[in-house]
Amino acid sequence: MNANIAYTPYSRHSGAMARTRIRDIRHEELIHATVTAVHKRGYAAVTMAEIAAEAGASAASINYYFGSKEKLMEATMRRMLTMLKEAQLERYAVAKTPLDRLMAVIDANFSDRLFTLEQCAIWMQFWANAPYVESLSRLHRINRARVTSHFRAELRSLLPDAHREIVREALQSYMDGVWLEAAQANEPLNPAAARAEARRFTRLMLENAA
Amino acid sequence: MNANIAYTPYSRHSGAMARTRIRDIRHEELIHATVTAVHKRGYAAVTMAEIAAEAGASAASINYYFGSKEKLMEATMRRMLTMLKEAQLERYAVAKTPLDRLMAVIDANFSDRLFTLEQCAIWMQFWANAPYVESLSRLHRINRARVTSHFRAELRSLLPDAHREIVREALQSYMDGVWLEAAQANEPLNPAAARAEARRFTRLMLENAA
DNA sequence: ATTTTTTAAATGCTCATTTAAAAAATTTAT
DNA sequence: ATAAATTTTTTAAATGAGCATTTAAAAAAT
Repeated sequence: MNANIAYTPYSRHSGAMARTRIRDIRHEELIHATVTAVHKRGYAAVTMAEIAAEAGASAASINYYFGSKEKLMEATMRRMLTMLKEAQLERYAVAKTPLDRLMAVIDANFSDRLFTLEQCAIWMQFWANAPYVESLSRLHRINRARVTSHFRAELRSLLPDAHREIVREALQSYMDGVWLEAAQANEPLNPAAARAEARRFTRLMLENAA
Repeated sequence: MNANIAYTPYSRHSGAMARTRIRDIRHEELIHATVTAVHKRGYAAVTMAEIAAEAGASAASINYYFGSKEKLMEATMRRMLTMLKEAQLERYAVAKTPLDRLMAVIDANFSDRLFTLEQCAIWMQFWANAPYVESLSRLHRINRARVTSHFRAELRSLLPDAHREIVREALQSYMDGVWLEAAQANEPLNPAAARAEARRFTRLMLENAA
C-alpha cells in the first residue's frame, strides 16, 4: 500500500533470493520513459500522464513507485549521474597513463551511450532546475566535485602548478558548453566526432600549457 | 484597448514629439521585473502575478503590454541579446587590432553589466526552453550565428586555417560552459576575474597556433 | 470628449496527487 | 497440490489547488 516502507533486499521466506522483481522493472521503465518524455516536451511542460503513457502505465503508478514528480526527476538524474560515472570507470580500467586517464574522463562525457539528444535534453533541464530544487542542486555539486577531483588528479602529473587550474576549468567549461549547444540541435549527435574534437582541444591545451 | 495595434513612433498632434512615454516605461519595468522574478523562482515556477508584483503592477497589465507570458519571455530575451550585442559594439569601437576585437567579444560576455547571477539565471532558463519554443529557438540561432561570425572574422587574421575552427568552437563552448556553471552559484559573481580567466584561456589557445 | 492605462474579479482549464477499489501475485494453510 | 488469506500492484475517478488569460468597468491621461 505504501511505496516508502523499507524493504530488506531479500525475500522473507527463503535464504538469499532475488529481491522483488517488478519494483525494479517499473523503476527502470519509468525512468526511461521520463528521459524520453522530457526530451519531447521539456520538464516544465511534461505531465505525469504523458510520462506514464510513454511507459504504458498510469500516472498514479508513478506516484506509487516514486512518490512525486520531483522525486521521479531526482531518481532520473541520479541514474544519469551513475551512467556517467560508470562510463568513466570502464575507461579507467583500461587506461595506462595519466594522459589515458585524463582522456577517459573526457571520452566518457561524449560516449556513444551518453552523448545523445535525449540525454543532452535531460541534462539541460537538470541544470535549469538545479538552482531551484535542493535535491537536484545537491546532485549537481556532487557530480561537479567528482569530475573536478579526477581532472585534478590526472593533470597533476601532466602540467606544472602554474597552468593546472586554468586548464582544468577550461576543460570542464568546454565539456559543459558542448553539451549545452548539443541540447539545441535537432539532428542526431555524433559522439565519435565530439570525442575527436574534445581530444584535439585537450591536446592543444596541454601542448601550450606544458 | 488592444496592445497589438501599430503605433507610429511620433505622437499624433504635434510634429516630431516624443513617442508615448508610459508604454516604454512599462516595458522597461516589466522586463526588469521578469529578470528578477525568474531568477528568484525559475521560469517554470514563476507566475504572472509574481512578476507583476515585482514591478508593482497587476498580472493583467502584463498581458495588456505583452500579450502573454510567452511573449513576455521572448521580449525579455530579446533585450538580453541586445544588451550583449551592445556591450560588444562598445568594445569594438575602441579596439585597434584583431586581437583587441577578439577580446572584445569575449570581454563583452563577461562584462560587469551582463555577467550577474540574475542574468546567468535568465540565460539558463532561455537555453532550457529554446528547444521547445520556436520564438526562443530562433533567437538562440540568431545570437549564436552572430557570435560565430565575429569570432571567425577576428580569428582569420590570428590563426592558420588548420586550427581556426577548433579554436573558435572551443572559445564558444568555453564561454557557454562558464555561464552554465555560474548559473549554479549562489554568491555574487566576479566579472573581472571571469574576464581575466577568459583572457588567459584565450591566450593559451592562441599561443601555439599563431 | 476620447483614448490609454489599470485592475479586480471571473473564467475556464490543466494537472499533480489522493482515494478507493479491483486485479494480480504471493504466501500460508489445508 | 489447492484453496484461502494476505500482500503488492494497478488504475479510474475524484479532489482541489494554481494559474494564465479575459472581461468589464473604472481611473488617468490627452
